[in-house]
Amino acid sequence: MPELPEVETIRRQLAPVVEGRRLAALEIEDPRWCSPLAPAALRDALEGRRVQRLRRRGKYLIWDLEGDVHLLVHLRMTGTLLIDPPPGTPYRRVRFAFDGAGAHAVAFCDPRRFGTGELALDDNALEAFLALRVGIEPLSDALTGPALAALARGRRAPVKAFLLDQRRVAGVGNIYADEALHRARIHPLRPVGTLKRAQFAALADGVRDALTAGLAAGGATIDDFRHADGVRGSFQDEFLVHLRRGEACGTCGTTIVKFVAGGRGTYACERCQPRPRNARAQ
DNA sequence: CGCCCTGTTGGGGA
DNA sequence: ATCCCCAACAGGGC
Repeated sequence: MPELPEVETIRRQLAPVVEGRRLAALEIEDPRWCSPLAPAALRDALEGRRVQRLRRRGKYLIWDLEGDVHLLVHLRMTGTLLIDPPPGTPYRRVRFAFDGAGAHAVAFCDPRRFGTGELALDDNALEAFLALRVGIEPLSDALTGPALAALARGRRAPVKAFLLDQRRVAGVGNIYADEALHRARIHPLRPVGTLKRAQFAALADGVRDALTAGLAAGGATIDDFRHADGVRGSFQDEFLVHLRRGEACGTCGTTIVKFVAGGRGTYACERCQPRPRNARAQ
C-alpha cells in the first residue's frame, strides 16, 4: 500500500506532530526492524534528541535529528505510521514517545514486518546511503523526457523494470508504474532503450500525473487508512484507470490483461499499449 | 476447513 | 545486467 503518494501524505501528517519535539523514548518491539543494528544501539543514538525535520526521498521517510543524526524509515508493503494509536493496536513494532505539552506518540505498525529503520550518523553517511538506492525525484523538475532518455540509453530491460528500479527514478511502485505506462500508451514490456523521444516525454508526464493524482486522493482520505482499525480505504480506486484483469479499458473498452513484467503482476490494455512484436505472449 | 496463490518492496544470490 | 527467490502475513479462490 505505501507507494510514494501515501508516504508523502504520512509525512505531511506527521511533520507538525514530530518536528521540534524531543524524542523521549524509542521502544523497538521487533528487533528485525533495525537489523542488523541492535535496538539498543538505535535507542542510544536517537533518544533525547530533537527532531528538526521530517523529509522524504523516494519512499524513504528521513527523520533529521539534532546533532547530524538521521533515521531512515521505509514502510515497504504493509508498514504505516500511526499517531496516538489506541491501546491494543495490532502489529505494533516500534513506538516513538515525545516530550512536552501536547506531545503525541507515534507507532510504526506492520503486519508483514518488511518495514525497516536505518541509522545514518552524519550527512555523509546519509547521502551515501541514498546515493546507492534512490534516483531522481519524480515530483521534481528533474523528471523530464530527456532525463529519462539519458537514464535509459542502451538498456534493453522492459520499461516497467526500468520504472521500478528506485536507483533511476525514485518512488515509482508497481501500481503507479502500470498507471503511468497506460497514460503514456506504452506497453510495459517495451525495451526501454527503444522508446522514442516523444514517448519519454509522455512517460515523464505519465509518472508525474499518476503520482500527483494519487497524492490528491491520498490526502483526501488520509483519515481512513491512518486508523488502526483495519479500515485502510480503497482510495486508489478513486483515481486509477481501473487496470484490473477482465475489466474494460476506460479509454477504448478493450479488456485489460494481466502478465508479468519486471517480476511483478502487470495490467495493461494491449490496444492502447501495443505489445512489442518480440515480447513473448503471457 | 484447508490448501494454494497472490501481493503495495527491496536485497541478495545465481 | 537480469532474473528468481525470499522475508511474514492476510485474504481470496477453489
